[in-house]
Amino acid sequence: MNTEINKENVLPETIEPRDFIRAIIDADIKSGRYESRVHTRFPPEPNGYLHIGHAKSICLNFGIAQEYNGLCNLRFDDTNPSKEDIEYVNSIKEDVKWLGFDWGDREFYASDYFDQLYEYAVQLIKKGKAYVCDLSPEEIREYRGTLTTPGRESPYRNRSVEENLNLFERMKKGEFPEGSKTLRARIDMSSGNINMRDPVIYRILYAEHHRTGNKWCIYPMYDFAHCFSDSIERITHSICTLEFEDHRPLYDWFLNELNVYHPQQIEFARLNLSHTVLSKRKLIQLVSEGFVKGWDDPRMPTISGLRRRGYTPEAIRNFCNRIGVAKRDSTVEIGLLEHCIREDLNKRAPRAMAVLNPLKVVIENYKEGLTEELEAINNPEDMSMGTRKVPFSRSIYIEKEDFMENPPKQFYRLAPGREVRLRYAYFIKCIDVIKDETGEIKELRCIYDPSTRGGDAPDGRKVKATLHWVSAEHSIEAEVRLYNSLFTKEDPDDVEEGKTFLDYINPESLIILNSCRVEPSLSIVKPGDIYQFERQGYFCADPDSIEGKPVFNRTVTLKDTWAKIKKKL
RNA sequence: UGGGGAGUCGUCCAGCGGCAGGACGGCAGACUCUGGAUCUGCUUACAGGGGUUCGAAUCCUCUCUCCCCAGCCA
Repeated sequence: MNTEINKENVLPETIEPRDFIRAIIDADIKSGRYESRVHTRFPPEPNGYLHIGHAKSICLNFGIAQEYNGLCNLRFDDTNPSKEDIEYVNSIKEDVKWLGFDWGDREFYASDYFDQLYEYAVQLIKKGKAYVCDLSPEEIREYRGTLTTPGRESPYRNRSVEENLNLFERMKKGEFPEGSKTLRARIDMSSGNINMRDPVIYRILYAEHHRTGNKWCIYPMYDFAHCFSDSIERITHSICTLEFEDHRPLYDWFLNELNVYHPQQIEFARLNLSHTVLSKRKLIQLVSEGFVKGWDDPRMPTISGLRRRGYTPEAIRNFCNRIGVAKRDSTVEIGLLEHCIREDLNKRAPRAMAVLNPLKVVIENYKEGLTEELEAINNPEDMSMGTRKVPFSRSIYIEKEDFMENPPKQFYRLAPGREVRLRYAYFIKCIDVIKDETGEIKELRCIYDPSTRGGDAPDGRKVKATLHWVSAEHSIEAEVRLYNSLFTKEDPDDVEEGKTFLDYINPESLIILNSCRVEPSLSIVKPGDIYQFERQGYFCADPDSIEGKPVFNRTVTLKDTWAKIKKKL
């Protein structure tokens, strides 16, 4: 018994996805570096909502901490008050929690360290490794040089330590206007790495900070704040994305100069997803310019959008595990995300019948006024979810798509003279098609076989199709929102001359269906409730639902073989 | 034409001197009261050239291609 428990504890660790970061950590643990501790951090800037790309980083950082019995801090990188807001810190906390991760009492803010950071800057000045520079932003740019030509040294580079100390203190006191002075690291203006050409480490900003209020008018830059925040928190492995690779020499430089605890920065490739955009700038634009209805619009790749769409934390975590971690730029097909949510929901979503585009069917030989309660299975994948009763009567609705007057050979749903099964009900055969003046099909007349009650024919007769349906009088009306990909292009950033990603927004990314009919068991739903509408897909009750008129978001369709065939016809 | 990275099936990830593997997709079939699910089979890849080696995706070398960096953003 003991060995079995042991196995269970050990097994998940050995089957966890391996990657180059975990390989580095394994080696560090083995060599005893960082006392064999593992302590990571997830460091979002609170200037936007988290998206699926952040989920990759969250799963990586929190996942590694869990696997190695270490810790992961949630740290807000809030060094730029002009862009950041409390609204974002709240949404970020909610999203990380919802994804299933716990940072315990380790909720930190770079702004918690402003005093310490200031002290570090003073020490750097005292070492002659930082100076106050009076160059304007434009001048700094000119002096920086270009990618291929070295920069020039600032005329203020050789100020005395005393003068620098004095000036820096006066910057802090608010004696100088915004933009008039900066504190710069004194490194190497001819470095091939532009980050090392005397980078700005403090700038003057008269902005109210969401946590420190008006205490400060100078704020540290990312490169300066981040490495020391990691150091203060005794992070072991500081995992970030590839674009920070050439900031690593600077990360190391600061920590070495001040000879403080030194975490290792490791970079991995950020997630790209086909048919969507993940840059914060573009996401903000979609929201602020009204291309979507908000950060949690179900078409958004944000965590809150995915949540409203009906995605589960389990599916997202599973997706993040499957895509792996590496250093090469890559774009994951959205199909993999869809696969993950189907896989999860197939096991847990109760089934229901919903007719999205109703076509009335009258069963002529069924007794008028009669209602039968037929038993339906809630989830064939999980019989413990039980059964429910679905009312059946003489008038029902079926899906318009499930009938064709002149069907091609591959179509085996309802057609004139053809018999099909109504799920959990009866076999019916179409005997007449009623049209209006324009030739549009208004109603079908059918007859049923009473001996097939429940869906099986005693004579062993087979039908090729089973249709979902609802009783006309018992069903209730619902609104259904069908979502398709937000962009028509696999890579929305691959734009033609003169166009932007906004020109590739899918006009059919949202299709609202207002007169859907759903089975009566769906009259009371809570936002977030998930269902599989049989033969159609997974749907999730939206917060816009009102009593008697539920609203459902389509999370994802079921795999649809017929749709594939139809395309080829 | 400076610096930093990266090139393996259509896509993503393994493989670290010994038969190139998994997942998603695609195709074909089995099964099915969801054209769902499930199951089976198949398909396709080491950027290129030289070398080292009995043996190279892996080591060396040259070349090519792609990505990132010139915010007082992160």
